[in-house]
Amino acid sequence: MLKYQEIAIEIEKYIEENALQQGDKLPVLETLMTQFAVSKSTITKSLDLLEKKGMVFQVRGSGIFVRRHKRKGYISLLSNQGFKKDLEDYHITSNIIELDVRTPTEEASHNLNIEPNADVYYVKRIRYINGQTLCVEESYYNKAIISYLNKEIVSESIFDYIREGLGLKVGFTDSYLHIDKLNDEEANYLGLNKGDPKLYVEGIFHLTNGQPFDFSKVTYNYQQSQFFIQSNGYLL
Amino acid sequence: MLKYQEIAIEIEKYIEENALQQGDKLPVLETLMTQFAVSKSTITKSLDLLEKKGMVFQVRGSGIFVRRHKRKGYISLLSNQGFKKDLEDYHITSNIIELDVRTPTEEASHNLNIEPNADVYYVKRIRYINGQTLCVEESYYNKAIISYLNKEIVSESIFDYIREGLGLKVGFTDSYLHIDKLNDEEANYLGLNKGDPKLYVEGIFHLTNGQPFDFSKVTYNYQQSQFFIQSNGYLL
DNA sequence: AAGTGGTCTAGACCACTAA
DNA sequence: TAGTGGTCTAGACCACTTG
Repeated sequence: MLKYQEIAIEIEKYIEENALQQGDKLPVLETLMTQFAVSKSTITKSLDLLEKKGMVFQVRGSGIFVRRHKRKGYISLLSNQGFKKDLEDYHITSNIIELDVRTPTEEASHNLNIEPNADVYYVKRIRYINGQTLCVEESYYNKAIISYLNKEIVSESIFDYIREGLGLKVGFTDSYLHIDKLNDEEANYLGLNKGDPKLYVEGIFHLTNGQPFDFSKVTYNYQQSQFFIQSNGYLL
Repeated sequence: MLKYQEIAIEIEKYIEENALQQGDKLPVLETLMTQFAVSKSTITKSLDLLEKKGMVFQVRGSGIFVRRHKRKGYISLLSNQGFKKDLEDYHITSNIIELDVRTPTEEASHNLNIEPNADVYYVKRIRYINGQTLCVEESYYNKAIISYLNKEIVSESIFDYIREGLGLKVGFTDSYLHIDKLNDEEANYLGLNKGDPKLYVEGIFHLTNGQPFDFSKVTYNYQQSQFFIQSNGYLL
């Protein structure tokens, strides 16, 4: 583990353990430098990391302050932000509708950047959060990268398997969202009515080396769709 | 302008002018260092900035590569990401319903962190994108910070005025999103039907020093709600 | 004016990738 | 094993905030 990551975790712990609130001041850089016995750049890098995660904000000439949002029940839209604990409060299960190897649709081959006759794992599943329908998900995994999947893996977290089982490093994601009305089939899967709102998300997931390995199309139950975003700019 | 920002802009230009595509390789660090005549840390900082903006990804041991999404017509959900040009393609206008000074609702005073009897500017407006309804927006501005607003300012970009007219520095934002059905009033404002989908966003906007200055409640027309997010983790 | 965070450098050394 | 990006240091100097 790198120094600046360890220090970031330490500071995160410090904030949690002392139940610091939005606006509370952290020790000054000088103090942190001597306390952790590292150079200024390293502390700065730790703090930049925490700032990126939305946990602190730094004010030049003034200090380093805690940033915490107050509302419960909202899921961070960017998983690299906020406390991981947020997600541990939820119990997610899956019901697998389909799982097989096939050739991709034109759309999928385009987004995965593979030949139309290449092999992909196709997974269709309904996901539940605390027993309620969360979403219907259709995914295409590039079989050249994700060499093996089975029902057991697909019932659990596929991404945990990709990281730990296959030893691959997940990098960045491009997601496209829009809001629309449910069609018959989707309403049926989610236990809602045709014409009800839906959040539809297409995601292209890449390894750290830039290779796309997963193209997913997900329709969310609007009743479960409470998200929050901490940004350093502003929406729209 | 800081060196690392200038260099980031130069590299951005370079990508645009050469029409580089996803996966194209940039010059190696060594080259960039000598080309811009700066130290390694400075180049690294520029590249980190571009990575945060979703324009490049760096692979240790391999190189620095361009990251670009392909789809048009999607608005970046995080304004600090992507090309600014994306937003210039849209023409946004406003129709002001209400504008006055009043005391905040309990909700607004809580989110703005001010006394219930403090003054706020209340603004309610409908916003149009290329002539179609985009959203209905209700905003509360802390008058102690945003000392003056008028119809003219409110018809244009309020944030441009805050930055340029008032000389304030906008910092971070906490946004809470959910999806629901339009009620009668909202449907009326947006020219849609009751029960149609809506994207509802509450935003708390802070200055760089952490002071909240704006609490906004915005209901978006679902037909205009096409967003994309570039993240370095993954959604849900 | 004193305190505090931010930028930038030059260079040593480390970790990963690809041929 | 050569090439390439990432971490870390020590210290100089700069920019902003606060009393």
